[in-house]
Amino acid sequence: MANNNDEKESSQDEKEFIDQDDNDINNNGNGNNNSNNNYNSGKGSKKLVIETGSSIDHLDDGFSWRKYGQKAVKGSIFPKSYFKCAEPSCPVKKQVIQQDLKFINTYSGKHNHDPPELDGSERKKKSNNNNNNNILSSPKKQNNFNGQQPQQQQQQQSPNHQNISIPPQPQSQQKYQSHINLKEQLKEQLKEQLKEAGKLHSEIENNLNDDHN
DNA sequence: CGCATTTGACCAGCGC
DNA sequence: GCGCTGGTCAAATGCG
Ligand SMILES: [Zn+2]
Repeated sequence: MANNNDEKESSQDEKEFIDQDDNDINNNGNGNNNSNNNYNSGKGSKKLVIETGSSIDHLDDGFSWRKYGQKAVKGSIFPKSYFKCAEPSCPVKKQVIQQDLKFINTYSGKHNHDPPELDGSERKKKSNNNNNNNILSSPKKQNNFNGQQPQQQQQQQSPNHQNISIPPQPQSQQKYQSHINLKEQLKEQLKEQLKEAGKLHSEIENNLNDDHN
C-alpha cells in the first residue's frame, strides 16, 4: 500500500505532525454489510501521528477509547491496535502500534464532545472552553514503567497554556476505577507483547525493514 | 448481568 | 488478473 510513513524519516523528533486532509479513512471494510460509498470529496479527515516513548500510559489521552480491532502489520513485530472514541457520536479514531521501543499513535478525526478530564485527582477549574479542536488535550502523567526513555511531549495545538502542567498522577489509585482498570489490563497486555516481541527482537535485532515482498 | 475486550472473516485498494 | 495488506465489523467470551 501507499505506506510512506515507514521507518526512515522519523528518526529524531519524538512527535510528528502530519497534516493530511483529503483522506477518506472511513472506507467500508465491512464484511457483509452494504457498502456505503462515503465519498468525501474534499477533506474532513486529519491524520496526526505522534511518536511516544515506551510510556504505555500514553494509551489513554484522557479520552475513552474502545478497541475495535487488532491486526499485525508487516514491518512491525507488534500488532496494531485500533481504537475508537467511546463517545457515541465521536468519529475520532486512534491507532496504536508499538515499535521496538516506542509507540506510534495515529489519531484521526476530532472530538465533537467536551474533552474529558481526569477526575478524583487534580480537577482544575471547569473553565475549559469548548475548543474541541485539539485531539489530545489531556495532561500526561509521569510514567514510571521501566525508566527507559523519559520521552515526554504533548501537543499544544490550542492556545490554552493553562492546563498543560503534568500534575502529579499517583498511579496507586486502582480501587474504584473500574474503567481505569481496563487500561491497566491493556497495559499488562502491552507489556506482555513487548516482552514477547523482546525475544523476537533478538532475531530481527536492528533489522527494522527486511521482509517486504 | 453488563460491558469491554477478544478473535476471525471479509472487503477494498494498490501493486506487480 | 491475481495477490497482498490493511482496515473494519460481527459475534463470542471473560471479567467486574
Ligand atoms: Zn471523542
